[in-house]
Amino acid sequence: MHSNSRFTLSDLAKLAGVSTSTASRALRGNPIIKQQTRDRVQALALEHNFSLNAAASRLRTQRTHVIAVILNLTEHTEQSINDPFLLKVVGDLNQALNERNYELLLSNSFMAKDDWTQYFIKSSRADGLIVVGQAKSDTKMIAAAEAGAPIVVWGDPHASAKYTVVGSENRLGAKQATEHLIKLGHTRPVFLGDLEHAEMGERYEGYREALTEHNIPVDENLVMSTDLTYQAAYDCINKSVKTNGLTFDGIFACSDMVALGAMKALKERYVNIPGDVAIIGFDDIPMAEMSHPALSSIKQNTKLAAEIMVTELLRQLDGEPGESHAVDTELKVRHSTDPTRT
Amino acid sequence: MHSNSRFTLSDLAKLAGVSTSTASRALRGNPIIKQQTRDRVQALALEHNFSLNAAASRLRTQRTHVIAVILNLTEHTEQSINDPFLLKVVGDLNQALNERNYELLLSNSFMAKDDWTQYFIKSSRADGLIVVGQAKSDTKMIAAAEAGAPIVVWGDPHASAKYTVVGSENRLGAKQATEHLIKLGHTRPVFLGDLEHAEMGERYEGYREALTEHNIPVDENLVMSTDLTYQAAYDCINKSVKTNGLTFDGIFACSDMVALGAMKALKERYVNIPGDVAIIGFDDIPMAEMSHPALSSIKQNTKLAAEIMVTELLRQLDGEPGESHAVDTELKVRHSTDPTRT
DNA sequence: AGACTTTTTGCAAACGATTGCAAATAAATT
DNA sequence: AATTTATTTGCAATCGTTTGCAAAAAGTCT
Repeated sequence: MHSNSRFTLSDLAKLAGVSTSTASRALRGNPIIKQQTRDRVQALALEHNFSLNAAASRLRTQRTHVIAVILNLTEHTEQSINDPFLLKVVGDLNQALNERNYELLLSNSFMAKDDWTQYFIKSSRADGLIVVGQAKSDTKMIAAAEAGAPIVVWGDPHASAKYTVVGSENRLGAKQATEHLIKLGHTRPVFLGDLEHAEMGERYEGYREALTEHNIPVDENLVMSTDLTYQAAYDCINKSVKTNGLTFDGIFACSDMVALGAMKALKERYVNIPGDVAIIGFDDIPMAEMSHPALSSIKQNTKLAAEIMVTELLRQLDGEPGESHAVDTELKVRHSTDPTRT
Repeated sequence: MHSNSRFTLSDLAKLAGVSTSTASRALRGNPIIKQQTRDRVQALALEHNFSLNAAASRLRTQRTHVIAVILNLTEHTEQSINDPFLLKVVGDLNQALNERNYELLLSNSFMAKDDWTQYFIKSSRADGLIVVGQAKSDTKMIAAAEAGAPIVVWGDPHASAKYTVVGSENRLGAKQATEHLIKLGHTRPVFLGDLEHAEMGERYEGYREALTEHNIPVDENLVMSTDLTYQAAYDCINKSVKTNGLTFDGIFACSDMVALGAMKALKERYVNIPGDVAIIGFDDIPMAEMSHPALSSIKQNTKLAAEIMVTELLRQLDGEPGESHAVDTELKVRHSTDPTRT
């Protein structure tokens, strides 16, 4: 039977027989307060399941201990909320933030007001911003960074550094993937993705690098552009095979969703995978190992990346300058490229 | 060049030549303020990109306009963060909340302090709770509800009503699925899932109902228990077929992840789907139509459900009593049960 | 015991919005 | 013109913490 009205710090203080100021300091473990008093107050707080009023505390300290995570989605495309990869990142961020005693306010670029700095930071809703997905335009991110908002973006870490970026070694990962195809004897691999997208552009570079290093000329006909969705990729490969026949013997897809779409199109035409065409994706979403054949992929280490993003952000909160980071990727070989695997 | 120090309501008021109280009321569109003044203040606010300090506002009004969404995960199981279904629900909730001008504070049962009411509500972090996943134990939910916290849970809507629950018509959906199998001539369908889980129990009931209504005796050997993960389901079906052979001609799986695991096990043994064994899942995650063969499923209308959950929660915030709701499911027929479909 | 440190506590002023109530202004009525 | 009524605004208290500074208590040293 809890008492109905709120149980405030001053109530707690009264119980402990000290002033609210002492109680406040005691709770925070301020060494200026005698150890004995600290213990007593903290015990009492625990016993009565007391917790500070966050609103009051935030007002007074001008710190919220909240980070806004903004899913940056492109207007019309459906990559969106359904992309398991983006959501995985959110999950990992949640974990990383909680471990540092921060909370996660979830938002997305459709919903959030335009001026992120004003809405989130200046209005004391959050202390900093983490943006997931660089998408195609980064004007809002630049604006936020220029207005002095602590901000970290998931994206291409080698892009211009107007703000702090954390992301995978996209170029190297793509190179790794393409080389994998080449080594298995697939000398005409398709690049399937969206070149306008910053991270995907990097992956394209990696693809080219791998080819040229192995003395394979880049055939522009094998560079296929598609939206980053399952359906778009399916349509793209479907159409290509229908009109031109099988002009390739491998596919490096910019994301697993895209790879799976391509795979479906091929399976419907009874193309043997990996015999006739080997496929490798990017992201290593859980679905990858469930598909049949299981999809090879380049794994992005989102857990590590999330931790780095949080570390970087907190550093900015302490006034230190931000620094971009690239996280290594890992090749996951499965049946879709190598028939000896499951 | 924004001014550095904070731009507060009283600054805005000064600009408009009124008192802060008038400015406050004007911003909120209070009709007690002359229309003309309201317009002027609002225009000025827009022009200077002003927004209220949330912390101060929350402290004063004791309302946060934030809802905490708690992912309720079971200790060891890996259903967890990776389950695309749970994350889809979060996405839909985010949308629904934002439309009503509420924000979403993401949390999960591992991270959140034990006393949800105290931590989220009494401490002014959020106005209400939405819990995703009833899991196996609901003590925390009951505690929160009894402490008077506004709370809505995603789960089995026909379960005991200590708190408001919104969820799918699990029994009917399962019945629909099982009947679908029966009508296609599969008279020995497996029930594959986890009976301890509230929602899954309901689905089991639906499975039984369908069988008995079609005069098919329930064979306990066909009721297989497994954790709700891809891997566990794979192992389960694998083992069953290995030790007992193909004792069934259909599978109703409690979730798509489970169905996909089962499907993989069967494909590896060259069982024809849907010829020898037809498979249908539950949830209709995006992956369902990507699998090969595409997976039939019972679609849960998460978008609608999310809207109902939010509506119910806001109603509770207005002091009205909560009411549980069941949302209809929809049968999605694909190739894994019907060879005439893609 | 008195003077001087050092430790430990409490007073009171913020933080920035909201709101009951009273005051000022304008409009309507006698 | 004086009074009443309706409209529009402002004063000042309040929400619950935190924190600079001063006061009180305890401990040291002549």
